Amino acid sequence: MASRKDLKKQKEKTSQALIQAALELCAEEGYASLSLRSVARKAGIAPTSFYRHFREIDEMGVEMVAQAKVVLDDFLAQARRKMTFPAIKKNNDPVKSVECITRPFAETFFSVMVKNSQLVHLFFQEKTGSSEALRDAIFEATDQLTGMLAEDLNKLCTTSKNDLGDISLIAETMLTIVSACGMEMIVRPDAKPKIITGRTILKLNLLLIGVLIHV
Amino acid sequence: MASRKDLKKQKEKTSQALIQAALELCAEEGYASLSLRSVARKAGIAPTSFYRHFREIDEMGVEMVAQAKVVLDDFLAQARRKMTFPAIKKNNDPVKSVECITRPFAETFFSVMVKNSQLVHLFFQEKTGSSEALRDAIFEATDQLTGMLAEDLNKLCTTSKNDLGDISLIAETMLTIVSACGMEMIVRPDAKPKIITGRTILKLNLLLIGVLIHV
DNA sequence: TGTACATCAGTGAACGCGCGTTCACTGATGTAC
DNA sequence: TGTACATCAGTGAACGCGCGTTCACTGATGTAC
Repeated sequence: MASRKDLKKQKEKTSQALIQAALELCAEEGYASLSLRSVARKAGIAPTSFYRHFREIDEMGVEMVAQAKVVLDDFLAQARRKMTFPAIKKNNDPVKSVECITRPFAETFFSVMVKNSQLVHLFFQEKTGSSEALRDAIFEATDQLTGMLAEDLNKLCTTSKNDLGDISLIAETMLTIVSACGMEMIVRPDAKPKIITGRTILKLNLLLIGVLIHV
Repeated sequence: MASRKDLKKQKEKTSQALIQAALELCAEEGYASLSLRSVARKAGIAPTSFYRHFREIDEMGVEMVAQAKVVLDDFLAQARRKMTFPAIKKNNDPVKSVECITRPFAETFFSVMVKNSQLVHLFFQEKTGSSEALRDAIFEATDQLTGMLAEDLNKLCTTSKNDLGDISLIAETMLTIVSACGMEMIVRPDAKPKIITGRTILKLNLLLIGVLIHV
């Protein structure tokens, strides 16, 4: 019945089941507390079968980071489509101007974060965690993300003389702010998403207003 | 020879040895990987003696957070003495103005962080970590720290109409930026402290310039 | 068409190890009378 | 001064448990000839 191709698909399914199990265990006990046996148990396979998919826990962790990266790429792609930068007329309200960037940026981030909280939490938590393999993978991914965001921001203000170094700094800070607020939201059970989103936008506004006026 | 008082001191010394051992193990393997036995072993006492000091690992963790809080209080106290807010003359360079706040703030933070990297790393890493006891302790401490910083900032600009809500938002963001940069510095072996400090100051400048002009 | 061989996801038994926790103990100190 | 008792940091043996890893195996699929 099952062809060799079907078997490949079946294996991929099991691998994904392992990752899903690992994500759920991460949410309860944290990445560092994962054990090969607990992951296999939750995924419904024998402990020894784990080795058919990953050489060790960290190899699975790196794959989880890669999947988080896909989610975050998608976040930036969505945000890119929504962010605008209306020409500044002298007496415009600068807050309204920057909110054309900050609001879609923050709202898209939180929307993506709510749908993929386990992956995204892993990504930002283990950026400074204890596994060097994960840290390296995450820093590389983060560099790419800030680079892409910097490009997007740059395109939004083609009219003015832009210092790309400055824009990189802004991109980094925007991601720092939005991820810190997102992590707080995930981890605090009494957190109100709407309030946190609002505060995040205000923080991003503070950051960008200076930039806007300065240009 | 030893009086009852000496015995109390001796016990305190052993407790601190446990915490020191735990911090070193944290730096290698992370808080979640701490085991009662490994901590006791590194501190040079029998595993069972651990119970004479703490009921469980997390009770020790909460004490470690308390010690980190003392370090961070000291950071704010030092920064408070150095931050100034020169009156803005119309044609002043706004960057120079805000740097009277951001530079001492960032430099003091990094100086304190370098001297107490293990405690401070624990504090910010476990803010969104897997131990609820630690998260709760850290969020309470963070609230106090942002409150204190907001007061300091408020005193720096008594002359202008201040919205305390806004100032809280600024204080939160300043701590977010500086801690994210500090964590990166600790965790990346090739990180150059001077470069990171410089970039951190630039990020804080971006944040404050808008506020400054807006006021 | 048939036979022998290769591939490979998944299995179950077995191993040695470090873990948290319990227990009854030691030995030094201080207190009651 | 002497005797009996309380306190308490630290100990070592013992327990049951979950862990990562090894090994030889199964059974389905595909390939060679």
